Amino acid sequence: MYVSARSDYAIRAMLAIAAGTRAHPTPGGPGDVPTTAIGEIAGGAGGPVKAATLATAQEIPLSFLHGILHDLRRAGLLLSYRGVDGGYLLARPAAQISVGDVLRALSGSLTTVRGLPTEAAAYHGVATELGNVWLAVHSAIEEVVDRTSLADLLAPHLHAPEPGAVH
Amino acid sequence: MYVSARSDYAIRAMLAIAAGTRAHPTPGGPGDVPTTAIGEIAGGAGGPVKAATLATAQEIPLSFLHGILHDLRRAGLLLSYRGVDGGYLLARPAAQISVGDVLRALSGSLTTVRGLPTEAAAYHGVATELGNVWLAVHSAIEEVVDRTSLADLLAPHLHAPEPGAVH
DNA sequence: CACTCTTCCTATCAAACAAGTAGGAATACT
DNA sequence: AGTATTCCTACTTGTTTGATAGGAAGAGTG
Repeated sequence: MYVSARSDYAIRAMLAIAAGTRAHPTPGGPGDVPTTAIGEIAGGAGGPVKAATLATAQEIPLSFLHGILHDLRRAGLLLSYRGVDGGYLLARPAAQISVGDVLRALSGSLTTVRGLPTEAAAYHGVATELGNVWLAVHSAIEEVVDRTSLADLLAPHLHAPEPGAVH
Repeated sequence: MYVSARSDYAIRAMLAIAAGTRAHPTPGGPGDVPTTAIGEIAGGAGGPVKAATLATAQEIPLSFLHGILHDLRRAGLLLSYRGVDGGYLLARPAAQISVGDVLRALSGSLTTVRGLPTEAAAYHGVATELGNVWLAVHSAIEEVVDRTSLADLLAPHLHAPEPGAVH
């Protein structure tokens, strides 16, 4: 089982964006950051986060990050804005985006076997039951990544995750 | 999450070897030798299974299978014999070899993130808790593949697996 | 022992994909 | 107009996957 660099980078980038937008929680508070109409449209309190900021903060190759952010935007998880104060913003609140959502946004399917989704693999002969093993693995992974949201990872001490997930 | 072709082929090859050692065709059947089916009927004691037989039975590229069998032999899961009646044999009974054993024999670690084992990945900043997610995924996968043996997959109807494993 | 046959083993090479790089568009704000 | 940013496209590198060829080791036979 192999988690690609793309997937790892994608989640770290989403976490950094979520933390950046959360860094200014009070809409009318001490905000020297230029609050534009863009930020209000997105429903968040902070401003957009630039790709270069994400790259340096999480040590992700900038050029490689571009392609990842493109996929996340096309999947509807991110909003992008160009211009001098542009950047990326979460399309939904961090509590409503799970780790599984991010993983599925990249490769389409959460788990793949030889490039195909686990439910599409066809086995015959003595390996007939092997497909069920991959399906069981798929369900086990899904159980973990779908109940963990980006907000959970940013504030893990406030509410402990369910028993068995992260010990 | 991605299962490589190497891992998939390895388990299918191990299953074919396990089935072949259990069901060797009776030597008294001239002209009636099926070329496709292998180990379909349980019965007498079998002998080593040839690499070419595995390749055709499970549609695995023969040359690629060579490298996989080499790794399995070096990991101590297979015994190899040369000569006219040579082939491969399980080093232990099929009930004592789990799917996880086969997976670990190939890549060393069961789950990897960006090529590194999940426990070796270091995160900082807002992604600090991400490492625990990968560890939880690792445990969930381990739970499934370590309790499923090759014998379970060959005779799944005789004894149902634990609830939640393979359904 | 010499010979031969079958099979495992190894080394080399080509195609496909992921990872990372580079340069130029198009867009939005000042 | 000018600048800063996202966005798009092509390129290089390394790994995985797959194909081909040629030995090296065991088992039987004359």
